[in-house]
Amino acid sequence: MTTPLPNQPVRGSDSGIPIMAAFDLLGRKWNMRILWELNQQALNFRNLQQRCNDMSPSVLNTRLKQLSDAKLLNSTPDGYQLTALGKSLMEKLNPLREWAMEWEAQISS
Amino acid sequence: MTTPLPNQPVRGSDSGIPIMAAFDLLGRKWNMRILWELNQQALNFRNLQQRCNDMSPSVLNTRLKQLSDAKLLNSTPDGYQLTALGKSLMEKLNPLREWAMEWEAQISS
DNA sequence: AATGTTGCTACTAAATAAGTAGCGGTAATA
DNA sequence: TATTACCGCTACTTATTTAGTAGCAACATT
Repeated sequence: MTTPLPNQPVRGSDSGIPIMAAFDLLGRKWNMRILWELNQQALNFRNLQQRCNDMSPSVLNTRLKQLSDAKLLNSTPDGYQLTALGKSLMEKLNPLREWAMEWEAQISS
Repeated sequence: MTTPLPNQPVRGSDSGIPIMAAFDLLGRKWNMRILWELNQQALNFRNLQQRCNDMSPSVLNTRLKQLSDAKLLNSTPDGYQLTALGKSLMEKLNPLREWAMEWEAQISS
């Protein structure tokens, strides 16, 4: 699997539009969850795995590589942690979190 | 496949956190693209398929069902179109689009 | 020297997506 | 009427992605 990056054609689109690449990357199973967990605190491989419902190490490993390629996280002596870019992404997602709650309200009614 | 909805466990997470469900749904291949295209204009099945790089009808069909279940779009005599909820989602994604452009700049440098 | 923890690889199995053919319906056209 | 064309799809096979399990090699601790 190639890592979805914003300057190249993307799964589900050859438009190369950056947000499409973002959604391709973020939508890949576990990627959001990993960023979410690392936004709380740096974690080493096995702790991160535990927090992510004991996801399989093979998948975790490929995800970590993709997210590193995308410069959203990196590996440090303290464990994996978000880059500035990764942190800024998590901030931008706040409006989406609000939307999701509204969505929940409408779905369950 | 079950449709990811915000009030139930989610692919990649059993937290039930709405935003996780949102990302699970939106991240599924083609879903973002479909919403994107329908945000521009209502389209019938075959036109939508064409716009989405001639994606396979089987996948398109399952996507349309999921997105309908999620109340983000519905089928009308004029073709498929976004619900108010779907439109509001697209608006909330604007900050993310900006982020993605910044991301692109950093990746390609 | 034995035991435990680390990050990870190698492998198989299951789930999801892609791709292709074409059906049964409606509608306009000859 | 019969032909042609478009419509939303379904049925099917193949390819790609994700899940799951076992365990290795490196380092630390006891």
